[in-house]
Amino acid sequence: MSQGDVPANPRGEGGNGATRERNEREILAAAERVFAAHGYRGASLATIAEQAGLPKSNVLYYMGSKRGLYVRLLERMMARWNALLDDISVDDDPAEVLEAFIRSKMQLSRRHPEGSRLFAAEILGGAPFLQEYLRGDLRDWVQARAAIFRQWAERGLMDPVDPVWLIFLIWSATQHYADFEAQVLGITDRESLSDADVEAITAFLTRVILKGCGVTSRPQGA
Amino acid sequence: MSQGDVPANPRGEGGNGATRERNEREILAAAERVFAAHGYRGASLATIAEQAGLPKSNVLYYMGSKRGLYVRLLERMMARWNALLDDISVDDDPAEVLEAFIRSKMQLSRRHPEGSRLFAAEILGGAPFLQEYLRGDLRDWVQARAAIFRQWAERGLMDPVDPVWLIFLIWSATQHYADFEAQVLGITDRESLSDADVEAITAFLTRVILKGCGVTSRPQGA
DNA sequence: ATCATTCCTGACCGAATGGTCAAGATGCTT
DNA sequence: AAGCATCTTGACCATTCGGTCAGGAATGAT
Repeated sequence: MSQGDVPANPRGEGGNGATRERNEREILAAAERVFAAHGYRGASLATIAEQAGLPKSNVLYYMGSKRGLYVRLLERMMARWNALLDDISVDDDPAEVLEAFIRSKMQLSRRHPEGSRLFAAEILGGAPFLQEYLRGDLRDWVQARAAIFRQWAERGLMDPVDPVWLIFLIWSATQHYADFEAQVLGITDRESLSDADVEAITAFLTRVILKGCGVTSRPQGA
Repeated sequence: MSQGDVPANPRGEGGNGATRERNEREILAAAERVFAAHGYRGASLATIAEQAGLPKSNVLYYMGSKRGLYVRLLERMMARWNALLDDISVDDDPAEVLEAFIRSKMQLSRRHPEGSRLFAAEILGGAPFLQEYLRGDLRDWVQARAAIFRQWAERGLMDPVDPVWLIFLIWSATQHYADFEAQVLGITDRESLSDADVEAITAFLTRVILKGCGVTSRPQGA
């Protein structure tokens, strides 16, 4: 009865529906593309439906509303993000952790460029739907890792740089290649980024950032 | 007679109009905000007009069309960008140049956050209006500076890192604080970024990036 | 065969969209 | 005071927007 509900699907999840599953997948994929390209207000259900190969009514049948569809995409992307670098401890090797962070973030952006751009567009617009997440879960995520970085600095394993700014630096640098792909391709005169390109960029970022905050590239002792 | 023209203003520029100048300034400022927040398609002339304190018809009288207004904003932002770091040579000091680059880019993003976000939103959406600029002027700009970085590396003044990736790294890191302000503020629990914050971030980025690509912080000899 | 549930969709709605236009207000120049 | 260019704006238009709804098609269990 509240406004955000999906009208049908009373059984909660899945149902029997191979049909439902397939259509929802198709709709979510199309919606991710369109929202990423035009932002929330700029995206139209008609376009999404067209790209999903379904009539507009069918999209609304499955997703309930434009708003509902959008938050569902955001939640999917948040889940992907939260799975990142979930278990690090003070006793891990800074070089390994930072490299893994850069690499997995890079791959996340590459594997889900539309989701990445969708996220970026949402934040660009002031994060109207994500305020709660930013000030809650994500802040905790960042602060927890920042605390570990800080301890590393105390132990002399890296320079005493502000860990939060460091996380933002890594975030922005990796995000850039997904979000601003058009710019990267335009300036470097490429049609697309190859696996080799991505590997080269990852290596570059790892090298510069690790060296930049004084992390010794590999620990030789135990 | 072609469709993008501003119908009035036959005298080309400025005219006598203090009125015109004031109104155009008001409209451009409002439009920059609204386009930045919602993207091209998500922005509405009604909202822009309201924020400019003018009736919608008046906005169209001055700007001709939504499209025309938008490209005018983009051009203004490109001009600001082009004025950046316009004269560097191989004989300059890498540390000074890189620091100046980071600092002025940071200030540009801070001074014109809406313009910065507008640019970001345009590129995020695939840069439909900016393809030409990216593959032309901006590419030349980047390649010219990349050539200088490369020569510095040959002279042993910095590590032989890919200069184009380096420029993107600086671009993305500095851009981040304007474009993703909502994220930065949410995670760090701030209301806004103070001048001191910006100074701290600039110092952090300068330090990490310079050290990261092996630029000695200051040349002590001549 | 019956029946309930799920799936599907064209027709339709009020609101908002970008843009046009005609008619008048304002102000500068002579 | 006449004349002209600039400015201002409400009324209006075709199109598109997100969303509703009624009714029919599939589907599966009994």
